[in-house]
Amino acid sequence: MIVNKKQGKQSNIRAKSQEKILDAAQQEFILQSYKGATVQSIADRAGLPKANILYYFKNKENIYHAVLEQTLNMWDEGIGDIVIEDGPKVAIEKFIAAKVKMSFTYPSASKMHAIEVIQGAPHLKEFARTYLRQWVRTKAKLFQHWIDNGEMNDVDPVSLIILIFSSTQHYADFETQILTILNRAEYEPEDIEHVTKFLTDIILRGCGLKK
Amino acid sequence: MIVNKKQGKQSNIRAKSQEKILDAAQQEFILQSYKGATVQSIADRAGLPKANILYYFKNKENIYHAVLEQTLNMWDEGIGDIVIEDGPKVAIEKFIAAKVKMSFTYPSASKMHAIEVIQGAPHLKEFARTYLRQWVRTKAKLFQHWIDNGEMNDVDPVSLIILIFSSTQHYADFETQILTILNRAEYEPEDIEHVTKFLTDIILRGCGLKK
DNA sequence: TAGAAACTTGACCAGCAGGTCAAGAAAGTG
DNA sequence: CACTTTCTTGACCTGCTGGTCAAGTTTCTA
Repeated sequence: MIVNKKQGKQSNIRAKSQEKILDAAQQEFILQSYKGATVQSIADRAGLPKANILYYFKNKENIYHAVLEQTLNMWDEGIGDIVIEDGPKVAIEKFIAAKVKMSFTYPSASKMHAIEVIQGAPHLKEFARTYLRQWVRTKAKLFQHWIDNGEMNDVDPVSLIILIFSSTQHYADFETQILTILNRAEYEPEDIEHVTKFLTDIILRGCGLKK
Repeated sequence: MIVNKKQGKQSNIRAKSQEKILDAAQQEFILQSYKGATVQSIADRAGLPKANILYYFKNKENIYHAVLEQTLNMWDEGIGDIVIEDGPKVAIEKFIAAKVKMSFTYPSASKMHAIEVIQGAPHLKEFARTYLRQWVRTKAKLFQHWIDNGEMNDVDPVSLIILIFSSTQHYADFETQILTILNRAEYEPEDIEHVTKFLTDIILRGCGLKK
């Protein structure tokens, strides 16, 4: 874990500094990528001297790992959960709503993840191979169950999950491009609602869950 | 343009070398990002000495621009075109098919573009502001026309276009992750068909274009 | 076939990035 | 209030990177 276990309640100096560093590092890693983000640039953004950064994290690689871990935890917490009792309609609604909300609320987490994956996921292979693959399979089985039960159209469950991933994350990862196309400066709260409604509508109907 | 206009039919040495360099550079820029891709690594991948790379392209920035331009041209050629005579059903089918095919055939082009956009699109702002925005608006108007004509459901045309972009590109950009989830080594030709069919089915039905 | 143009390449250089270090300042503790 | 631990930081070092150069080789062309 990131937080030093040796700390009790005392000395939040460490925690405070680490948080500042990780926030700054995340931005730099997104904007400049791993090699382009220098320890100095992270230091400048965090408002600390370079040597101080290296005091808290032995080296740049460690900073990167910490940022990535933080990102994955956020993904894990934000994804929500769907259970068999939900039924396909509620499950899809919950799933889309959770992912859209996360994309608009923490776009940086999604961007970090995206850059990693596009570049071949050198640090995420293990996460994908174990955790994510299992997650997708478990949820796919749920959908398959509902399909077998005649509760929704016979669509490929894995493709459906991928569709929900892609269409929701896109608003985080491609934020810049979408805003440019729309000729807007930044997202507004209503956008979350609008996108959620649009995607839910299309996908539910696409699955035969809406007349 | 990339190709030196001064060349007639003679001397394809230049063309051959430039192509090798651009291919190598594209891979390096994807795998290592701009700063991480060194002229030496591009040279090694291209099988040429470093000084030779700098002979054909004055500096690293120029290589990057050339790769990006090539990428955008590919996007432009591969996107296909839809016209009012198509009607909504054929238009969506053509659009999805073209983008899926491109994603599976030239994933590198999509990845280059994605990295650029995620990092704030420093080199693509102009392209998006003029060309892409116009493209989306023109196509959105087509869909709006069909909606007003009662030929399809009343969905937001811009969101629809974004949905098609995101769900198709995802197979190129997140190739690594999808293959890992599926526990496969690489895509196979049938995948193009399968994904095209799946997305077309869901989205057509989502738009009320399929019983 | 001779001279010009295009190409090739090893050697070199200046600047910057990651990382170390040691000396000192602050904070915690008994 | 001693003294230990944690924190802070400027100075420094080494290796690598983008880019230059000039001497040579190959290809083109008249």
